[in-house]
Amino acid sequence: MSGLGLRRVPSLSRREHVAEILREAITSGRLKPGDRLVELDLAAELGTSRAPVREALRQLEQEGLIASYPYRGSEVLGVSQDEVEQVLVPIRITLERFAFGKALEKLTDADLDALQGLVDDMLVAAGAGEAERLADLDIRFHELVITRSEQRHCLQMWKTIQPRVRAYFRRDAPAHADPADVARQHQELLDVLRAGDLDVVLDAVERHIHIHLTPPGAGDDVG
Amino acid sequence: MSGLGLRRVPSLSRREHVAEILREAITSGRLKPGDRLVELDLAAELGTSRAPVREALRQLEQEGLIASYPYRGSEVLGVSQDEVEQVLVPIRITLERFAFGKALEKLTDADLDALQGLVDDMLVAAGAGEAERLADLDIRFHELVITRSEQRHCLQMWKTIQPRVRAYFRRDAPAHADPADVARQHQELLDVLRAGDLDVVLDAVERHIHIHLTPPGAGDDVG
DNA sequence: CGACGGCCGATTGTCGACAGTCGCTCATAT
DNA sequence: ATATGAGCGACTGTCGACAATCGGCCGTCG
Repeated sequence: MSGLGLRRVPSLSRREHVAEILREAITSGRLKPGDRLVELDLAAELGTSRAPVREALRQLEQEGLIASYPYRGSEVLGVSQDEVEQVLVPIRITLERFAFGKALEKLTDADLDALQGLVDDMLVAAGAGEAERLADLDIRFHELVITRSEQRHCLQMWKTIQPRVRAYFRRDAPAHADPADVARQHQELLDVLRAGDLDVVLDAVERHIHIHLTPPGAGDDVG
Repeated sequence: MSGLGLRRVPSLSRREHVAEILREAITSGRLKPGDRLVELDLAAELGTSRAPVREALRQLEQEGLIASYPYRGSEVLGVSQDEVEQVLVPIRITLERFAFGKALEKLTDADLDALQGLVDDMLVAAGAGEAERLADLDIRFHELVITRSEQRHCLQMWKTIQPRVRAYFRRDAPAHADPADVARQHQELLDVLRAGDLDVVLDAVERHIHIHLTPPGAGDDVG
């Protein structure tokens, strides 16, 4: 009962809690590629038994953040630039084109207001130089739209891909885009959603995600 | 003891065993969308405890074959045509383009011979009208190449996507392509791999996978 | 007669203990 | 010195039991 604290479990199962904590530890870089993950140690540190820890580890393995070998434990994995550029980003484009298209008809005024709120917060975060908060808002923007698409699998796959993308940009990729630009781009995306033209939306989504890798030093933050 | 180069007899863990059985039951249609999966029943039926069953269920959940709700159990899911055409197949194309490209330089003569063997078997299976066997060979062909790409995540994601694609074509999609055509197409793919021109390979992969959904009655079998 | 609220069975979430496997160390033999 | 292999820890894989939660049943009350 120290370090990474786990207190109550109101609505989040211990398994999800553990997964969340480890995901954060890995994507932030506090746990580095090659680090070993010992179930009993994690369980003790998080104040649970091994069962939830094991299930969380399996989840992270599915997400590609760690690898585990029978009877020999788990270790944190790195993410290669090749994989991000040629696999993860194209998959994200596929998923989000589909999801944004499905969501277009379903977004309520309240949803659009919520998205606008996120973009406004992005501007604040950008101004204050709060990169982490900016990245969180970025993720929440996309996740909200995908959720509204009501495509269960799509959201699930997105959540599976996302942590690895974020781990890359947060940990392995040095350069980042101009924070103000991130906010501006999401404003554009939101404006296009408001306009409601499907083809325009799909195109905007593709360019928005693609832009992560285009220019010189490669990506900005996630999203 | 026996010859050299003996292969490990992994005697896969109970968890993998359970996952395999359930995956087969679901993709074959023996378990239908909406069917409930009770951990204790499955454990009893498979002669294990609930722990491996739970981990297997989580895996199937990640693969999108089932959904589970806290304290309320799991149920088998269906796969929509929209999702297959707009999400799963494009993702497969992304994954396989990447993997085939990476594998191109690494395929040995032995690998190419093995692939030719699979194609030959496809012809036999097609002639004998053994659709299941044909689909298995199809999967093994693709999986072998992706394995040779040595892209761990890529193979893993492919294995995650694949069962749902197969479930769709095996269970939800009525029409199938001409079996002989499946064999012929893989022969073409193999010939292109032998030729070794990257751009030609990438293009062939894309067309090969895409062809599942193009023409008249939609898809053939998987792969 | 219908709404409310507590009981009950069914099933999942979690735990602690035991068994199996792996890699390493170190004595032993060559 | 090198190779061999038994022994030893350190973990993971699996199990059976217990606790928590959900949904429906049923009696009660308005």
